[in-house]
Amino acid sequence: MPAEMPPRFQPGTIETKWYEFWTDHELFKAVRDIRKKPFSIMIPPPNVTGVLHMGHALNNTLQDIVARFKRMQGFCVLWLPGTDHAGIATQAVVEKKLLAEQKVTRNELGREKFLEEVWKWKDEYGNRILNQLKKLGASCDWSRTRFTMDEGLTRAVRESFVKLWHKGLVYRGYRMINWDCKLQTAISDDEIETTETRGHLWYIRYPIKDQPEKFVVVATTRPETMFGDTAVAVNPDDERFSNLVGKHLILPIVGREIPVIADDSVNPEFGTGAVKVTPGHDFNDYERGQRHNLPMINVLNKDGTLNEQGGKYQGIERLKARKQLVEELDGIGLIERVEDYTNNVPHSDRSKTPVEPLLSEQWFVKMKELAQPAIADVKPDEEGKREITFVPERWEKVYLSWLENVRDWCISRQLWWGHRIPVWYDADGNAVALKEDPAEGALHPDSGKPLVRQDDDVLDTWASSWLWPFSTLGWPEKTADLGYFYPTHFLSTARDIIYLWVARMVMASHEFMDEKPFSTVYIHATVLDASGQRMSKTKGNGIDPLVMFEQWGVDAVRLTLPLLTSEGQDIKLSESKFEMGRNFCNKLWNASRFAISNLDDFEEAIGKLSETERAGLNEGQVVELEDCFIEGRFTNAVVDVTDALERYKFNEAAQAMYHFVWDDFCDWYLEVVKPRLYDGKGGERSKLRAQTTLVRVLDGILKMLHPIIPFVTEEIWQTLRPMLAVLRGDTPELSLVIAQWPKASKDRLFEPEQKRFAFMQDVTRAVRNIRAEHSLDPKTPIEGVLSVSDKATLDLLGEAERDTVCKLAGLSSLTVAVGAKKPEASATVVLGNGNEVFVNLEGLIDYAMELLRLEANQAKLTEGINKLKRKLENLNYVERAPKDVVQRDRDRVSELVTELERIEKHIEEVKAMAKR
RNA sequence: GGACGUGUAGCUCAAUUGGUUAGAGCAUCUGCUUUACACGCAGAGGGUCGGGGGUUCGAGUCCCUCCACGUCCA
Repeated sequence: MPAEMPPRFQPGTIETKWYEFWTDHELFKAVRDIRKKPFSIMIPPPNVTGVLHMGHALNNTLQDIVARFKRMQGFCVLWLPGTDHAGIATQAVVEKKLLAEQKVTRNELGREKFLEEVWKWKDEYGNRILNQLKKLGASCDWSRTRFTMDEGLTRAVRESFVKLWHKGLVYRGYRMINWDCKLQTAISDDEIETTETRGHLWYIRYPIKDQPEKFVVVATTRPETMFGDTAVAVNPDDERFSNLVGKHLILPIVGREIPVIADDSVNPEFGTGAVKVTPGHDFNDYERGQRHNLPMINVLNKDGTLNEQGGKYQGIERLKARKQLVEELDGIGLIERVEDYTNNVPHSDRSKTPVEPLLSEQWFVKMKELAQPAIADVKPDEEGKREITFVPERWEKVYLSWLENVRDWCISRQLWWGHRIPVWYDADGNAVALKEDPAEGALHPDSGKPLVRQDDDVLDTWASSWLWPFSTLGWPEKTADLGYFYPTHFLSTARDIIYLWVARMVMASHEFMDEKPFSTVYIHATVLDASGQRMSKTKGNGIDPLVMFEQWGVDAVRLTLPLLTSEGQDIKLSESKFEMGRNFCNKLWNASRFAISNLDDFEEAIGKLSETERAGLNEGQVVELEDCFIEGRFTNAVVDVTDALERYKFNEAAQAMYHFVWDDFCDWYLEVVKPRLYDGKGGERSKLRAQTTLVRVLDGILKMLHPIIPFVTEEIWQTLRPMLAVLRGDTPELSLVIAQWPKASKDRLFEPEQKRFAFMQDVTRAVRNIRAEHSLDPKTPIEGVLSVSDKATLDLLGEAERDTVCKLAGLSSLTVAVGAKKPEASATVVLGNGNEVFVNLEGLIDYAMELLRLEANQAKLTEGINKLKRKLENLNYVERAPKDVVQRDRDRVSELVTELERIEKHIEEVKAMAKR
């Protein structure tokens, strides 16, 4: 027993040990090799402020599985890591820190000083999440780590902006945008989430001009915007108001005269049927305003307080102003009534505060044109083929529906942290976009006037991350990396950034690279808590992967997640689920511990062989049934796992490995092989063949498991490595990371042997069942009799296999014969095919129990037979169903009937015996 | 309102193109300090596949409808 292998797998220290080993030897480094096929994955760059959460853990485990799998298959794998600068989030973090530590605001510090502080922060904390990915075991090429604000990527952003500018695809406009009052920046349509919010619907009386005692009542959820009202609208078909259209109302408090207009867009069912029109603060009203040439009045300051248009409410925050205004209106009798009202209020994804539609000058990207090739890539052609495939497929619908209804993208942000918009203005405000900062005194190329200032705003972070797949490889330079690794192959990401990121990357790739950025988009499951709710900081229901690593081991976490991830289904996760992964790792550990501890004399024994004999063993020559069985089952497992991983069915792959290792290898093979290892069963040569099979199969298992559980497999494999060297007669690879993925060849399925083994399993299980149901002490020696129907079946079990059955089922002897006689006081299992297992229970038998067993069996069989018989009595079925299906049922029914007859015979015999 | 998804054992989930008696893990029950592992071994119980209708020789699987839940979009 190797002293270094304790009886329980202890994950802790080996994780850092092997990770350092891998990186010290640069095993994750993607070295371009013309003889190899490239396989590239671009990590979805986490926010530089980010901390690893379960979603990251899942997503990056899956990417790592793919990366490690492909690497072992012989691809030149590049998994490129990095972070994005997360404009809003990072700026907010640093502002908060400065305020807390230095009591200074960003404006007090000034732009330049503040940015210095942000860079300082980035240098100090920016690698946190990348280090956490290393803990996870991520096999990224760290030498290629990129950051969206680094020099190269900044150049890429400029290049792309200037190119779009020249094509007229980026433009500046005074438009209605979404304004985040807390962060004081514009945000794009895709950064809004509508939240059902409980509020009120206020019915406000707007007096009719020259008829001060008469009113039009309008209903609104946002009374404070009335300072910007420039009309009241009704539906043209609404007879209640037909005589009012064209007349004027007096806007309360303000006193402004506003017209009553008719517009189709007004829903007569809502409120009173008359709505106030505030073109400066509502997307619908903006359009109404344009149709009717209404003035647009802005009533808000950037910070969400009312401006001078609000009169005495100037400077008061919008929600406070709302309250006070309603009180005032009520005081002068202009509130008719108030209803409770729940509506969808747009909130900023970032600050979670209500977003205000606001008119402002911003930069936009025209999207319609860019969207076309991105649509074409994903839409199936006539043959159903696609350039880019979504896995699971249904997400392509989400992607397409967004692109087909895409709106222009507001890319300017009123922030300091980010790529400053590369546009300069002359004194007249003429703009020009430039790749390089202009020299002092440079002139505007068109106006010829000196450029006096740069645009103050920065770009949306997505305007740099949409270039990620190629900017990280050196674009706009035509680098060798781009030539070799691009387009990339696999992208794994969360569904909520299909629009924000995935679609935009495809657009950008076509625009700037003239091809697609990747061929497969894998949308991973969402990790939910045990009750099915999204994990979130505010709810506090998150499970911290780093704590889980500590508690269960990284491998346990890495295995559990894919075990739970069936295609496209979300994961309901609780901490105890990781037990599954931990238990498996421990099982593997102990199986390996057992195997390795039985290899003490392996080297010596191999040394005595001729070179041919050694080579034969190394190639997997097998004699014993169980060796054939496990080699065959292993081949099956390799086929299944390889196929599953190639189709990105992580759950299938994990399940297949799990069951092969646990059921076939541990529960059966190891148990069967024990006597050969330490009881000398079969002699020296047999022992050596068993050891060889152990080494070969364990080696294969560790390779197959390595992509999912890299640490424990490497730890074991390095212990096994010397034996492997002895067997192979060469120097094995330095590490599993670069070992070769197991090959499955059809001539190593051992199907006849698998069948024989299965028969042996059936006999064993039959005896075990009898033993357990008769509550026999495991030590009580009992005799078994196996009655088989013919010579062929008799030959299925050789002497060695009979011994095995005895050992595994605790039999003192097993007699096998065609039509063997049943001992008088015995318990029976009918196996089918005319084979029966008897266990002689002379003096031990509980007839009542035995009767119960047999009758339960009888009932089951009867039910099955009846079902089948009903089917076969149906002429339509017999005539129309495929012949082989019908034949199978016929065979089955006669089989079951035979079994039933035998059971019934035994029932009679037991009854007779019981009477004696 | 629209789109998509989900509903199978107490719980979490599987089940190829429709075709043997619907399978795992956890939990439960019964044994077991068997010299790899109690994070284990052996054995067992547990399901009218959300309801209804239809297509079919045959439906967990296809179609319609209803119910419940979830996500996204408006």
